[in-house]
Amino acid sequence: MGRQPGTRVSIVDVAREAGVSVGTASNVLNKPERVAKNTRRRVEQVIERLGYVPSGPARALRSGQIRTVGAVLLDIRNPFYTQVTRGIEDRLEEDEFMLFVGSSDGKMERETRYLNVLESRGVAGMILSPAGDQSKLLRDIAGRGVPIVLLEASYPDVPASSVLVDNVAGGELAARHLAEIGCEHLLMFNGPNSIPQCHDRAAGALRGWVGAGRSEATFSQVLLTSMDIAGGDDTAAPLFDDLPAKTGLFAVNDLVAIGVQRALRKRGGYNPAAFPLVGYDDIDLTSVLAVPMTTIRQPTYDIGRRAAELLLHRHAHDPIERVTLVPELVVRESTTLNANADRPKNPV
Amino acid sequence: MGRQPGTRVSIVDVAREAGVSVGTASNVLNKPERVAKNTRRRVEQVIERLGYVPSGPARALRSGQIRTVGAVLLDIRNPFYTQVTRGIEDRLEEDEFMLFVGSSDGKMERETRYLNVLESRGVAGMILSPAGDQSKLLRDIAGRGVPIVLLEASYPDVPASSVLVDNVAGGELAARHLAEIGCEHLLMFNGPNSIPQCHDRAAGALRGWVGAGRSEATFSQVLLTSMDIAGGDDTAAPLFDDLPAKTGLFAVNDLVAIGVQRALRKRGGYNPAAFPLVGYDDIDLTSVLAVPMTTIRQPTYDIGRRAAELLLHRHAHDPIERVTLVPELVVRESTTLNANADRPKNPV
DNA sequence: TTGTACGCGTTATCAA
DNA sequence: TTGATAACGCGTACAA
Repeated sequence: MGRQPGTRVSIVDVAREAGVSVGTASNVLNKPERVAKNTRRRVEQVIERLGYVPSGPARALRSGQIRTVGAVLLDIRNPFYTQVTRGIEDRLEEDEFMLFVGSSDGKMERETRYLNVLESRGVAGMILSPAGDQSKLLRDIAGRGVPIVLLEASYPDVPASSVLVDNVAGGELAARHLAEIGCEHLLMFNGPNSIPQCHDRAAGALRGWVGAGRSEATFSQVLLTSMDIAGGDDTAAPLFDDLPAKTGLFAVNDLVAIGVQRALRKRGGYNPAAFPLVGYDDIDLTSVLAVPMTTIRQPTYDIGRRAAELLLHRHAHDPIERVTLVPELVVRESTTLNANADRPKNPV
Repeated sequence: MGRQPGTRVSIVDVAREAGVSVGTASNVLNKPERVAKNTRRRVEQVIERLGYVPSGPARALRSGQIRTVGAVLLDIRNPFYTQVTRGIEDRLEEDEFMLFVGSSDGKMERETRYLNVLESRGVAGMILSPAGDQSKLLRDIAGRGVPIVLLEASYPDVPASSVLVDNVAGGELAARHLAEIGCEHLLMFNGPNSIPQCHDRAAGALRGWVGAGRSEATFSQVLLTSMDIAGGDDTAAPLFDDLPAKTGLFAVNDLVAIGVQRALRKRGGYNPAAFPLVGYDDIDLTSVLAVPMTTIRQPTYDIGRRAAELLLHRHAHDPIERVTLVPELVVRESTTLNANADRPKNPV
């Protein structure tokens, strides 16, 4: 590991070989118009012949500018974040920035490590969907002049922009929908309260549930072992036998919801009418499931684009902006199949 | 964008504030045992107070070492690569390396850009699943001493290690299976031949097909518009009416296969017996589909880990290694439901 | 144990 | 138009 010593060719080598000064050689790359055509061609040929590649670190050191931003996301394997990432990447690319991505897996320790590494790398900005309350660390980092954009979070004492999707509203939509189709109990599969999305969606769900005339006592939550398919499956599996009739299920994200479906299925036959299920995110795959899933749609790709945009185009006078996007209920078969159909009409 | 000038505190500031020399301050961070306990504590406090963060670029420049590797993958949104990425990341983390990830989307131009940027960033190594023949560029890069690990590819004239999964064998497994369950025609949904995986899987499929006693004339391919769900759907949709009876379907990856399923479904009812379907990869989701999919399993996570391992632990005498992993046929309902069942028994 | 001074590869400034 | 030279922030001989 590590490159062979002495192998690397620097701008000094180029200059020497081309019989010009380093300054001129540098100008050929950065301000070509300032150097005579002949000289330029000569230098360019040498660059080609020697296979010279400018050193990013040296450039960064000298100019303080490194066209790179870092993103630390909750779970890079979740299609939701993959999609967000793509949005970020596409927007950054337009300005010729690169992206560092890290996945915190919901672990603050891991997240902290990433943030520190990113700062020391000298990234031009950071995008973060926090796994917990990072306000202290973020305040420090922001204080040192690093622009920060928060995804689905916002700390009053941290000078950072945010892209928010109203999670409370989303939770509310889900709960109301379940109430409207006749559920009398609501069970939410949720992640730790320290994750803002989890907290807010639950709060919204409770509000929506009560708002629809249900009692708080009929609302309950289970804590997931992990916020993915396996987590949904494992957590849900042992639960079904004890569930009261007319229980609606609400999963904090689609992956979990798919896991819950899987658990139901393994239990032998899955009748969506018996356990109406609402997911969250509207990832691509929800529509190809056997029972396409009702879910709360988020404008995934846009979240990423807006975040990158906020980072790239900060208004000098008011660098802190807040963008709030709106979630949307998408009704599919997991909450609409009627009770006496024990299987979907068109499976796949 | 970009940090405020003059704001950044350097090791000089720390030294001055602590009343020591820069050398000592530096030693506190890098060789703490060499500095007296008192001095060390004093310096550490100043570091804390000033919020000093060492400059990565400066370190990299000085030491030539940047604990970062870059990966350029075919499609970061494909769960297959997400899983590979995770394998890479986990292994790297054990040695405290970070990862740059880029998605080429199968476009050589995009890939080239990434490779160049990565090299100029001075990464300690690169992991690449090539979108096309990059041997020229790679030979140059490797020639400059950058260790390279190829995923699912290997160029005779490029000094790089490889992690391969035998795609020919995988294609063969798929075709033989389809032949064995009685298919008399084989239609493969494939990506461009320039992508090694596509080429090899098709070659293997043809070999398996012929090996199972079928004629070459009954084997055909369609070129996908894109290698994802949408691509499978769009490409497959207009095809079904003209397909001969007993046609087996083989998709170059699971995402495409899911798209094909979707197309079949939209066409009105999907009878797997009429169009047996085999995917490739065995991503997580294949098992939660309405009709769980027969597929060729690859040791995804391991591919990533092994690649990172190859990069980190290069044998001095023989830095080029080749690891070949073996794919495996996983039979599920998309090729086993018998012909008179017009729907799966346990939809979900 | 601590301090000094140099060099890593660039870019920017200023003279020539 | 080109050349010489001083930074950028850090690590590390080497000297003290």
